[in-house]
Parts: sequence; C-alpha cells; structure tokens
Amino acid sequence: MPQAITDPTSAPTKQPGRGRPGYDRMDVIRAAVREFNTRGYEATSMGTLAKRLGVSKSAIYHHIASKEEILVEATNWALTSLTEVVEEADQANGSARERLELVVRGAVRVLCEGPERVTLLLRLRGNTEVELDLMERRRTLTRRLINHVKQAQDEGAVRTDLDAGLVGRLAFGMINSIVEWYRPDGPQTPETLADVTAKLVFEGLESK
Amino acid sequence: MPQAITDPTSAPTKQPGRGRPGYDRMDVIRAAVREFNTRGYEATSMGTLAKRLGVSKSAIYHHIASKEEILVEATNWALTSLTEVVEEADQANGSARERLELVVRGAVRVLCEGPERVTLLLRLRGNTEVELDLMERRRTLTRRLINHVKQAQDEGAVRTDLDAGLVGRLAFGMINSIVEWYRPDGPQTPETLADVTAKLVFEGLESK
DNA sequence: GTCTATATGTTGATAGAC
DNA sequence: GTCTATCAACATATAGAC
Repeated sequence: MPQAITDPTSAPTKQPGRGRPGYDRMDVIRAAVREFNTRGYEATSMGTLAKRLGVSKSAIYHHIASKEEILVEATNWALTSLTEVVEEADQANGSARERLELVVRGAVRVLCEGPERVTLLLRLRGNTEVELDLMERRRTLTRRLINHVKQAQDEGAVRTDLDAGLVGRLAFGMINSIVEWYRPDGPQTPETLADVTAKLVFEGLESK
Repeated sequence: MPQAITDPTSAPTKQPGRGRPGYDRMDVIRAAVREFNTRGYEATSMGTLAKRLGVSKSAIYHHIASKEEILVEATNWALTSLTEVVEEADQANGSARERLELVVRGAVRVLCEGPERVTLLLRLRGNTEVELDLMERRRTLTRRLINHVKQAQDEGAVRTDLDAGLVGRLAFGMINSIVEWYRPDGPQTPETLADVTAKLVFEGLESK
C-alpha cells in the first residue's frame, strides 16, 4: 500500500527503509484519528483503517485494545490541553479582559497544535458511556470559558447588552469552527490566526 | 413505544387517537433527521430508528427508498434555503455592508427554521458520491458568502486589515455553531438571535 | 509486529403476507 | 401502512501461528 508509506502523517517513524511497516502505538493512533476526522468516527471501520495503513486488522489490535480507546486517548489530550489554558488564565495577573484574551488565544493555539484531536472532541455524540463522560468534561470546560466572558463583563471591558452565555457560546463557536478548515501546512501560522480571531472577537468586522 | 407517540416532534400528524402509528413520509423523515443529529448519521441504524418510532424497519422502507434518501432530502432543503438567502442579498438594493448583514441575518433565520436539517448539512463527511455532491454545493455557497465579505471590504465598510476569506470563514463559523445549542423552544427567538449575532460579527465584544 | 482464520453480532435492505 | 422472516455484507474483536 504505497499511499500509506508515502503519507507523511501516517507513516511509521522507524525502520525508514524496507520490510514491514513496523508501526508503533502512536503511529496507529495518529493515523486512526486522521481517518476518524476524514470519514467520521462511526463511518471508519478498523478494516479500512488497516487497509490505509497497509496492515491487517489484527496488527492494529496489537497496539490498541479497542476502537474507543483511540477516541479516548485523542480527546483526552484535547481536554487536558484546553483545561490547562483555562487554568492558566484563571491564575494569571491582569484584568479580566486580558485573561479572556489569554483564553481565546490559548484555545486557538491548542486547536492549531492538535486540530485532529480537538475536532474529535468537538464531534462527540455521546453514543457510549465513555463518550458521555468525555462530553461532560467538555461541558465543564464551556462553563469555565463563559465565566471568563462574565468576569470581563463585570469589569466593564466587555459590552453588557448581550448575554454572557450567548456571546460566549458564539465566540467559542467561532474559534471551534477553525478546525473545519485549518491545516498546519496551510498559509496561516497559529500566531496570526490567534491575532485575527482575537481581533474579530473583540473588535468585530467593522472598520473604524 | 409510548415515547414515540408522546414525542411531539416525531409523532404522526394523523389518526391522533388509537391504533397503529400511521406515519407518513414526512413524519419518518423528521424523526430520522432528529435521530441522525442526536446520534450521528452513521451511528443511527434503521433498526434503532424503527424502535424509536415504534414500528418495524420494513414500515420505514415503505416511506423511503434508502437511508441516504433521508439525508439528501433534508440537506437539500438547507442548501436551497441558504442559496435563496444569498440570492436575495445579491439582488438587494443598498450598500455592500447592508447586503452582508442581510446574508448574516438570513443565515441565522434559516438555521432557526430548520436547525436539524442545517446541522445535517454541516456534518456531511463525503463518504459517498451523493454526499460529495452535496458538499460541493455547500462549498459553492461558502464562496458566495465570502464574496459578500469581500464586497463590503471594497466598499470600505468592513476592515481591510484582515483577509476576507479568513474572517468570512470565522464569521460564518460562528453562525453555524449556533446549531450546536439552539433549540426552537428555548429562550432565544430567531430575531433576537440574529440581532446578537449581527452585533457580535460587526461590532465585536468590546464595550465602547 | 504481523499474519490468517474465525467468532459473534449488527447493518441496510428485500420478499411477501395481512 | 404495517408485519415477520430473511439475506448478504460488514462490523469489532480474538486465537494462535510465525
């Protein structure tokens, strides 16, 4: 399966030359997450994943215990990273408005670091107990994000004519939508993307 | 299956009293779309859909030819509605900035009219020829939306320090994210939601 | 680390009776 | 408009050899 070998994002990192692919656990997970995002988690069978990697299904199950385990590992990374962003903003010095901007920029940064894993987190549907658990953690995160909007409102830096929960959801909905088109090898660097997003969130489209 | 009968969004519209459910084609499609959004299109089997409706699988296939047909019918509605919004804005009098606002408000309106069908459109993954076709039409729509942003920039009403394609994607990403939490029976009316969204897009979060 | 073979269940869809 | 019965294809996951 030449396509598997030449694809830089799913090719194994060791044994660069000949012989069997020789994937390790992270190779398999990376390729699986990529495939889940392309075709959808449920629409991706372990069979097609195996074909894409150029190995048999059993070879995959040597590295991971179940399909769901891949989902958990990937979304866990995203949840942990985003929680860290909120935590750092909680403890940061400065105004509430500055801390909110830290959250916005941090979220964009995490999203650019692991777009596939964040995408998987955002697309959870709650079809199993495990997924429901992950979604609950995601909801907690959302609440803490909105809290930062509220604090910036109380401070007077953010307009108070709009409901905090509503604009919080809209603002982070905008940020999350980045995963739909962001590509690490694309024209935008994470920093410029964070700049544009922050400007749009705080200042809007209008010229002044 | 009492839950199916008491659920106002999936209950059949005829024969309100006793006997077999007596669904018609639209009842089945409405319930299916709802289920696709809750569990995901691929994760929803015709079996569980049948159980939810309280009928057998065969009863469903009396109304529709295939699972994919439901997807097409629903996303077609969303595509047509959104195309009309863009078309009306294209032909509207007034400044480019006003026409862009028409598009923003129109998109929110369509989204509130058929949130489930728009959601299905946004979540297409392109796993079949039919899905790829629908996605191509969606892409055409995105291009036309961004064009309105460009025109407003050329006019000088929208800031030109940010790339039109980029802010266009971000702005409509924000609008699309509404489907993640909007409920027709919730606190927000479509008009207030369109107001808040338009304000946020054009003016941003900052108090003035 | 990979293979073939297989167990076991579920899927979308059909046939034909009522 | 609904049913029961059925099908081939495909799903996730395992056993055991190399």
